[in-house]
Amino acid sequence: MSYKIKSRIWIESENNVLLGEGRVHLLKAIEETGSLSKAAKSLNISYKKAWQLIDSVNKSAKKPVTINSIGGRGGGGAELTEYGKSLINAFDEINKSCWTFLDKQLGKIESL
Amino acid sequence: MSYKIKSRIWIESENNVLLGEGRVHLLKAIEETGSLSKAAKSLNISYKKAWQLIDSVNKSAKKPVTINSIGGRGGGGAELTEYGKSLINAFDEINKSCWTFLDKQLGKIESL
DNA sequence: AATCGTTATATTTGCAAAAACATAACGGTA
DNA sequence: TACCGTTATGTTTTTGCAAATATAACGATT
Repeated sequence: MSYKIKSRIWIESENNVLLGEGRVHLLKAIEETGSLSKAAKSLNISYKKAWQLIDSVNKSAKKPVTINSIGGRGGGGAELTEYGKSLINAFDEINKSCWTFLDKQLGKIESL
Repeated sequence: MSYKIKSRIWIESENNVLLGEGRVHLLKAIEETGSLSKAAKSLNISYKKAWQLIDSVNKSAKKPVTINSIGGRGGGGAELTEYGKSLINAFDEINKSCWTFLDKQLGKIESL
């Protein structure tokens, strides 16, 4: 019976999307699993989609966000760089503070 | 060469979208033209899509946002209620303040 | 050199959302 | 009552995106 203000934020670089909620989820799953294919499985998305997202992230970021390795013991894997870790931390922090900011604005609509 | 934080906000009511940027554009065009069909033309969207949006807005809002009339001199028309006008004003105000809020957060990412 | 699980990439298939098209209903006015 | 531009709604077609499928390349380990 009451209104809610919802929001989505994302970071762009040169008009390309760098980071949004979906990409942050995927990066966190990579951090936990150590591989892109396992991360994709854990999020129920196809490996291809996951790869495209990570490829886009690394192409639009100033510095690498993940390090992907092919072959070798275990077939390879993917891991976050320090830059990648601090990027998702900053994103989460800003996103959360945006929610609380918007919550405070709700009264301006409820009172109409 | 630098990042940007972008955002979209919208208002929901009972898990239905009430107002977003697209719907606000449409409502403003109705206010200017006095009819839904003219508003749709001015935004280059089909009349059907415009009608569906306005129908959804009025169904999820607590009070009517537009008054639509069929037939008569000129065939009919659509106009905003006072509630509708104040709703889009509040939305615009909150949206703008959200942008300036996020602008202030950008340093947390640029400095990484 | 054979194996293995992974990254990387191309091609095809399916589906749902959007667009396009069509038509009915309405109610002042002349 | 015939007309007109609008609201309202159903049906068909198109199209863009997601999913599914297939396959190559890689490199440490045995």
